[in-house]
Amino acid sequence: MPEAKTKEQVVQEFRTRAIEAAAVRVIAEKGLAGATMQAIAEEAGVAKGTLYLYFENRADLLQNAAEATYAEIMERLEAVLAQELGFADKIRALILAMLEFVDSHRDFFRLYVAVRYAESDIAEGSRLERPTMSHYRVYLGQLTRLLEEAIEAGQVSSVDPAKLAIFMTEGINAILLHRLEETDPPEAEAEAAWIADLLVNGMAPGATRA
Amino acid sequence: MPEAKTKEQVVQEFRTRAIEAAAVRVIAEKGLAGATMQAIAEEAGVAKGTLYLYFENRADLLQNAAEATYAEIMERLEAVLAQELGFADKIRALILAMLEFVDSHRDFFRLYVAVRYAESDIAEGSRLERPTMSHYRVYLGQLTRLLEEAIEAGQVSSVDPAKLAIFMTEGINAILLHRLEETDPPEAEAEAAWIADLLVNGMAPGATRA
DNA sequence: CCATAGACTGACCGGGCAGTCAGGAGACTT
DNA sequence: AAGTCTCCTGACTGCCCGGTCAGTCTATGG
Repeated sequence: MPEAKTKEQVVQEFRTRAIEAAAVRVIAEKGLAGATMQAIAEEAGVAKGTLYLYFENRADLLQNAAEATYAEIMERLEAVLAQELGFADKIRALILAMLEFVDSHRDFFRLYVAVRYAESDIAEGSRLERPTMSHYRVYLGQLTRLLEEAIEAGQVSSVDPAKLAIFMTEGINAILLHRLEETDPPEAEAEAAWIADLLVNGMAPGATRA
Repeated sequence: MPEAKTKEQVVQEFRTRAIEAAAVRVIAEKGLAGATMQAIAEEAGVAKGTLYLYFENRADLLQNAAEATYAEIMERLEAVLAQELGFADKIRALILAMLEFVDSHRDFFRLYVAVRYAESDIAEGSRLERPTMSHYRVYLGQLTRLLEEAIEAGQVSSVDPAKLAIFMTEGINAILLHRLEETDPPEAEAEAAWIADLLVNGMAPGATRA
């Protein structure tokens, strides 16, 4: 018979997730620096010492919490990438997915930002190497592949697809951040549309291609 | 006669700059978190207490150091914006200026990054409001105006120029960061060319317009 | 050559935080 | 009911760092 999870494992799992969730909430509210072990423990309704039963240390906790958040966005993007869609539509769908995620997880998103741009606060990664980059890397890799295929198919002019992927992703990211601060941002669809159009057809006005 | 600078003022000025420069070097090497007052003092070859003769506190010191660095890039970009150039050429020139700055100030650039994305470590700015943003804001404003004019002149299809400016700037920024990690990055001109082309004409291959 | 100013020093202080650990409070076994 | 095992607690420790200030050093000018 397949390994059944023992009750202990289930509880363990549950507590772990609860603490991670608490950490995410605290970061969303107070920022990374404000997310002390004490604060996280209080938010989770346990004693500080308890955190150390579930995580090695602060870095480990934050690392895992971030990973969990990050994974959520990335899974969504990967799902979009897997859809059967034309190139331009896929680009638009990707952007839309990001926008919708941000809209529905505004607070949540602060963690994403905090962690992405965090100093070696979390894990003394070597120069600019962030822990949560793994998901990002995977996503970038897949986007790169999409672009590569499009280049081969003659739908995209030949430039380094990896750089193109970075450019796209970060430009969009900036818009997401901007959107977080807008009092009433435009419809996600409309926003996705102009960004996608910009990327595919450029700024120059012209007969919109298929 | 015009106010002549007293010897004291000159010395004061000199020391202040020297300390700021030391701070920049320390940040470049150890990151923002590693830039303790002790470390900066050692780098500057003075005692920790001396720092407080020239700056209010750590935040003030870092703030000023960052401002100095930041101003340098921004002045350069503003100079390019002021040049008499066609729209597309101006875009390319802007990108080129950024690339060249990064290439010639690699270490320096880490400060720029560290400060831009720093938590409220420097100055408890309200949510996402960074101190050094002032220069950035000015630049963005000017770029926005350039885009607005281009839209009016029919050279750019009508989208929110402010958002377009953000998208451009941050996308380019990402490429700059990526470039910092490349072992041997392509020629700045070539890189500027593809980015500009992407922005103006989009990814889709087509008859390159004027 | 002394006196005074003020630039500079660095030992020290206080606060804050990550991480520890001795002990308490239940739950399960015998 | 007693033993013991597991989970949890929070007071405590040690460390680090920003900021201070009494004291030293240097230079100027009388």
